[in-house]
Amino acid sequence: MFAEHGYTGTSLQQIADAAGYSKSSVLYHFRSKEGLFEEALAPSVAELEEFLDSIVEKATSGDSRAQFTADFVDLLLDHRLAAHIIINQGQTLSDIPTVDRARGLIDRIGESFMSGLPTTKQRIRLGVALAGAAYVMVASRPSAAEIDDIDEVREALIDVVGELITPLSS
Amino acid sequence: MFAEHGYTGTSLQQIADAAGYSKSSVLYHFRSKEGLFEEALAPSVAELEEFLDSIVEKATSGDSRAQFTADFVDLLLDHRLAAHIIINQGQTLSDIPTVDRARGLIDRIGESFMSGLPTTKQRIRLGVALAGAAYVMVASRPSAAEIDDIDEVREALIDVVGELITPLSS
DNA sequence: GCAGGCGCTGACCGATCGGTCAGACTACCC
DNA sequence: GGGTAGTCTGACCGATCGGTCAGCGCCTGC
Repeated sequence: MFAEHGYTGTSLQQIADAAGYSKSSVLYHFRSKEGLFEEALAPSVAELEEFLDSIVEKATSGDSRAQFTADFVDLLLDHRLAAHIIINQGQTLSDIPTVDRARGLIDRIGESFMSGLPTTKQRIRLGVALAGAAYVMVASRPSAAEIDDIDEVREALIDVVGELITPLSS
Repeated sequence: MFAEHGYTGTSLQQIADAAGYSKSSVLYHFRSKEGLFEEALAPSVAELEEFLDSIVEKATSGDSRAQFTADFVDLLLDHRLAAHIIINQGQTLSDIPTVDRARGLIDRIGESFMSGLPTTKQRIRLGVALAGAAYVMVASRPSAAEIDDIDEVREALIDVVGELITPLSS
């Protein structure tokens, strides 16, 4: 619901109704709206962090870039709602700790691929790849019937993301 | 403000305060919050529509694709706030006519570049190009100091967008 | 000089926001 | 059977939401 209608556009009442409980019950299980939001986001952010740690290990080996691309696309697909929220609503929600942490992690992705000072062109390519992939995953028009051809989407994403980030090393 | 904090995240009171007027005065000039939002978005959407009409004319000539890319990136840069809103908040605001119209126009861009049934890969590439470009324009971290190197950003965007959409015709 | 319209405002409206709290209900342990 | 802990809820809170309205001052045309 946060991904679909935005954080501010989703009320606790709507969440409670969708869950079949009262608003009070929602606030019994979660300390606040922001707390609920953070708990919903935390697992995805944690996995992203874990992913990044494993990246720096493999960064030395040469052919790891193709593997990285596939892993990264899979991570995005697994956590596409969280990715959508962080990418699209990230700057809006910059005062929420978990979101800030996630945005910091995304910055780390950039750093790990750009030795020294990144050029504008490099930053643009990486930004287009990340944001574009995140957008395409969730905002692709038929929000329902996208699960069928998910393998096709995965393949296309790996292709285009790989194309966009590969020249970064040169 | 709508681009920065989202439509639902921006109140009429905040708008009035930023403008140095009272909330009543804002609602004197605009019939409602949604009316203000639509009026703010309308010029950009109209220009996008105009751009699309000129595209189909030039579609016959061969080397128009490079020109299209440059023109399109310029259009995005000129209307980057509106583009950011439509791309990032489009699905959230799907009941607002102007937004719906804009999303329809974006679909037309896709159609004009894909004869017959578009493949998933083509759709993905176009989506990544559009969404990625729109994101990178506005959400690039230092929201203030991005105006200096705007030519550099423009160049990089033309490059990457051109690369993403060019193979679509083949 | 005065009548009328325009820009603007504070007071106010009902609805909804996120959040608190006392109590009801159930289930389990002694 | 009598506490006790956990779950859930309706009533309620102050604040804020988008929006209405009567009326204010001011400028302009006659």
